[in-house]
Amino acid sequence: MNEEAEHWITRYVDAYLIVTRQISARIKERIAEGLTTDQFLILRLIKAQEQCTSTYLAESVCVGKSSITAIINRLDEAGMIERTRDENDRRLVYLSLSEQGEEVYQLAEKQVKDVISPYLLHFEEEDIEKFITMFEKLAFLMQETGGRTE
Amino acid sequence: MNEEAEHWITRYVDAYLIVTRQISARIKERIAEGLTTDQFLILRLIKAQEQCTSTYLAESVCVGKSSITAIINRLDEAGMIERTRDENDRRLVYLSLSEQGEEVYQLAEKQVKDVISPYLLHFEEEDIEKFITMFEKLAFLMQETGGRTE
DNA sequence: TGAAACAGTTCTACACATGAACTATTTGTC
DNA sequence: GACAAATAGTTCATGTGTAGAACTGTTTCA
Repeated sequence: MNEEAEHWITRYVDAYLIVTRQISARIKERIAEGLTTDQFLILRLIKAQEQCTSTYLAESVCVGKSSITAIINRLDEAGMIERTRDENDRRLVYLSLSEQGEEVYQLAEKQVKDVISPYLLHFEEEDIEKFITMFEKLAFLMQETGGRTE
Repeated sequence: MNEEAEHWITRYVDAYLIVTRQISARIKERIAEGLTTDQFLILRLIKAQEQCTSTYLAESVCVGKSSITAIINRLDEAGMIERTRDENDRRLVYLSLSEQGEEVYQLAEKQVKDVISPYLLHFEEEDIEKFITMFEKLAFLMQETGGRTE
C-alpha cells in the first residue's frame, strides 16, 4: 500500500466519521417519535423486498440473525410489521409493513429527505451525480466480493 | 424539494447503508481483539487532539457526555487510556493513549487500512481525489452548520 | 459571597450485537 | 421410507452504546 492510499484512507475515515455521525444525529432528532435509525433502515429494507425474510435482512445489514429477531420483535410489538409463514416451506417467515408501519415509515422517510436535501444545494448537479455514482460502485464492489477482495 | 433531489437521496441512502455496514463488518472481523469500532474511533480522536476532553469527544461524535464516560471507563479498565486532571482548572480531565493503547491502536489502524485499500484499486486516482474532496466538503458543511441548514 | 455555569460522573432504562443452544422444518442420501 | 444434515428462525446470557436526569466538584462573575 502506497502513501497516497494511506492518506486517502485517513481523509476518508475523517470525513466518514463526521458525515455519518452528523446525519445519524440529525435523523435521530427528527424521527424520534417511536422509530430508531436502525428500525427505519430495517423497515426500508422490508418495504423494498418482495417476500423479505430475517436471513435476507441479516445478510443485508451484516449482522447475526438473532439481532434481526430482536429488532423484528420490537417492531412487531409496536404493531409496525406483520409476519407471514410460507405455506410451502414452513420454515420461512415473510415480513411486511402493517398499515401503521407504512404510515410511520412514510413520515420518517420524508423527514430523512428534509434533513439531507438542504446540503445538496451546496453542490453542482454534475458533481452530485458523479459522487453518488462512485459511492454506488463502491457499494456494489463491497456487496459483490463480500469482503473477499480478489 | 424536487424529484431529482429525492432520487439522489434514495440512491445515497441505499449506497450508504451498504458501504457503512460492510466496512464496519469487515473492520469488526479484523480488530476483534479487544477493540470495538466505536472504541477505535474514540482512540483515533483522542490521539489526534492535543488535550482531549470528554466534552470535545461528545461533540465530535454527536453523543451525550454520559455515553463518552461509559466508553472511556471501559477503555480505562482495559488500560488503554490515561486521565489527567488539569492543574489550573480542576474540572477538566485530559485524555490520552497509554503505551498499550497506542500499540493496540496502531495495529487496528493498519488493519483498517488493509481492509479499505484493496477497493481503491478499482477507481481512477483522479476520481478518488474528487470523491474524497466532495465528502470532505459535505463533512465541513455539516460540522459548520451543526444541523442548522441556513 | 452566592448564584449560575460548566466538566464530568453515576444511575437507570433501553436498543443493538454476539454466539451458543434450541425448535421446527426441509432436503438429500442410502 | 428413514434418518442425518442443512436450513430458518428463536431464545438466552452477556457486553456495548445511547439517552436523560440527578449528582459532585470547580470556576466564573455579578
